[in-house]
Amino acid sequence: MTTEYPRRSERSRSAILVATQDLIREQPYPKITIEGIAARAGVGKQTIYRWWRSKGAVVVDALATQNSTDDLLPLPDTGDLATDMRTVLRATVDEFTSPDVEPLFRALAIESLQDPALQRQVVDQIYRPQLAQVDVRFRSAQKQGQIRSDVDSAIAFELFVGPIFHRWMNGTFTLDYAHADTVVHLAMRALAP
Amino acid sequence: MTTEYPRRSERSRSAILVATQDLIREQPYPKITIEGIAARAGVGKQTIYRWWRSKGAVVVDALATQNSTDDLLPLPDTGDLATDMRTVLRATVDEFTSPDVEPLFRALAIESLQDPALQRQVVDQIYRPQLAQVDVRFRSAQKQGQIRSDVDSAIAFELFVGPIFHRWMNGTFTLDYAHADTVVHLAMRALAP
Amino acid sequence: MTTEYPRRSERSRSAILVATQDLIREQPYPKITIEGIAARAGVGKQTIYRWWRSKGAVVVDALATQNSTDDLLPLPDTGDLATDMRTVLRATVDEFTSPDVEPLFRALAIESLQDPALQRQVVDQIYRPQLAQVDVRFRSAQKQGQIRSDVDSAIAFELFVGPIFHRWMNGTFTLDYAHADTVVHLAMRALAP
Amino acid sequence: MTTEYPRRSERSRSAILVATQDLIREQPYPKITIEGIAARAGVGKQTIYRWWRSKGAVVVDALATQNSTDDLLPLPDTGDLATDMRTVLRATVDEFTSPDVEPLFRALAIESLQDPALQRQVVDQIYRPQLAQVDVRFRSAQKQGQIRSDVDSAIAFELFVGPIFHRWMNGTFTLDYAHADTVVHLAMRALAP
DNA sequence: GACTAACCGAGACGGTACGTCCTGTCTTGTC
DNA sequence: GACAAGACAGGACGTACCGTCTCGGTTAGTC
Repeated sequence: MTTEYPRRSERSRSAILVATQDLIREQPYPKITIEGIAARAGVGKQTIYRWWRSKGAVVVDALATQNSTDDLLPLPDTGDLATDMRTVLRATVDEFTSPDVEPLFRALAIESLQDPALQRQVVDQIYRPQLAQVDVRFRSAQKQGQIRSDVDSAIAFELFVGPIFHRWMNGTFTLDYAHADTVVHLAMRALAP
Repeated sequence: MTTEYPRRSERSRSAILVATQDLIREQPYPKITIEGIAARAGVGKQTIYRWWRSKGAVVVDALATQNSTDDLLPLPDTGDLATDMRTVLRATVDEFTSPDVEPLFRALAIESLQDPALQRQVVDQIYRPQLAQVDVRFRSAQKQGQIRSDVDSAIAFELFVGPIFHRWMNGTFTLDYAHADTVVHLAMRALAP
Repeated sequence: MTTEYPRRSERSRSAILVATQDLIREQPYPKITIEGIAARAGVGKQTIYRWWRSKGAVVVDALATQNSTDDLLPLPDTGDLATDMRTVLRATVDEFTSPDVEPLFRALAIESLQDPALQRQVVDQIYRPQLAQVDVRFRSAQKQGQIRSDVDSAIAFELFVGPIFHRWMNGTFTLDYAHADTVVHLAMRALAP
Repeated sequence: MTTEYPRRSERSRSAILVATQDLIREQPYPKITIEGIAARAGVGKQTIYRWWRSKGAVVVDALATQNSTDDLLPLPDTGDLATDMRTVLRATVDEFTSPDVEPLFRALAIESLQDPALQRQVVDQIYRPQLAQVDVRFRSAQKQGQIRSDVDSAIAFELFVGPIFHRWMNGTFTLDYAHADTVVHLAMRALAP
């Protein structure tokens, strides 16, 4: 029965995260400031600095909060990996397309490119858990002979996600379900036994 | 054949680009400032603002300049696409690993994530020309029956580059030749006729 | 009896005023900058802009501060107006001659010539109080029949101060006690009953 | 038959002076810049720097030019000094009141307070000639027994001009003919034999 | 009548200071 | 002791001018 943050105001904490999410959605990222977040949240600046190391840390928390509520990637298991990956990549396309979520991802990318510590945090808190789930699903598919057994889960996952991610980050071409399906189709061929 | 910048000082222009490249290599990107670049280049701030819209625009130019001198991606054609793509992806790994080039890519990514106009510029000036070359190589491979004909060059290219790019940007796993070879191997399977 | 500036740092305030006085004495006025004052005072620029509207406003405050400490013009009353005015004008000559005070007056003149609001402030905070004292002394002299009663105090005072001031501002001729005495002598003749 | 400025463009010279006068009248003095003058005169900056040492020097020239056309102070001689000085001081009040001339005087004062060399120039080119004329008039009045003979012309002149000048520069009270007449009346009493 | 030097407009250049904005720390008084 | 509020030292921003420096294009006076 530990009280981790004895007297931390939950009211302030969530106000800050909500304000951050809202601001990131409303305006270009370079315009977002700690002062702006504090003002929007009706909070003193010090309250932010007391609990987070930097603006990036707040952004990570803001995204983590949102994703935990949305229960990120339940990773379906219909028995057919292609079908499941189609579902997953389509959801990813939805996120990269949504005006609600995409700006948060963008903010996260910007911050983690600038701060190695933050990047590690993002990988540990967001990417690894996701990969762990995927790993489970891939092993089950391997057992069923749907994909080869000599390919690492991480690489296999990147084969699906990499092309989508590249397209999003560079804004080279449109992201839609058709594209997601094509990528799944090709990746499945690559992994075919 | 008009003089595009009637009286622009070439001396200043190149001093600014070199200073930018040097600074990006020497210190974390968030510490780089226009004032710092101006001071390092021995140039007035106004001279930067006169010819570039933002720090990001200078960074794009700095990278473009370096790449044009290095003559980016000669795209080999040995007759075997797998061999050629292995060469290309290994070179890409080299760049993402080099302390000389990687920081520039990182800076470019940060800036283009923050400024849509800049992103478009990066795509047009850096990505598209590269893709055009790749397209030619892929078509020739298609004619020789090395890969399927019903896959778009852009998607095919992303299949190779996407996984590498994802790994670099998120810093999830190490980037080396072995990994590049694996990706090529898998992508070639995906594209096999 | 409220606290007018709730949390203003007295340390910064006086450091700024002292730095301003020092700088004005040390170098020609056009070389004095807000940045220079801030640096000398060990203060952020914003702290100056927070409490003063312009460099001129700081200068006015700097002079006012100095004069209030020096207790400007005690205005003697020996019973003989000529004697007293001689004392006053000699003191004025001292100020216009002193390397410590003259530069401040000069700075003040420059600023108030450029900014009507500042000029009003100078008149209200510096000139009027001085004139009020003089007015009292003149009335007492009038009761004693030393000067005419039909001359306004303001005009009478200008008769003494004007010639000195004109000579100082235009740098036409030397300022010394002999000159001050001559002016007093003539002005007293002008005001004789 | 010397050509003082062999190839100087009279067109540019007068355009610069006119532009300076116009700008000084149209806007607060601190807003006036060399670049602004050059642009208004349709002239290159270098043309200004070629012929004048500073903005102040241009201002002096601009005023001198205007005053020479207006034929500054013809100094009347009706035989009665009081009458003549009344005329002169009323004209001075007119100048200190005129929206056409006052701003130039103000500009001149600002500049000469900041630059000793300029101040000397103003005294030599503008004040001394004026004083010379006054000296002649005073001597003639002395001969006629209208004023004392033991008072220096310079001091006598300051007795008239000082109070007016002080009032103008400090903006303490209104300047009008009545005031000018009062000053003349008092100064004449001071100088009476 | 062609030559040639200085002057001209234009404006880029290396700088300096401006006044604003934000950072991360600190201080004050409230709950 | 956490909190809202906000002053503080510091530092970068993007802008405005400074005074110097080319750049071509007149424009006089000379040969």
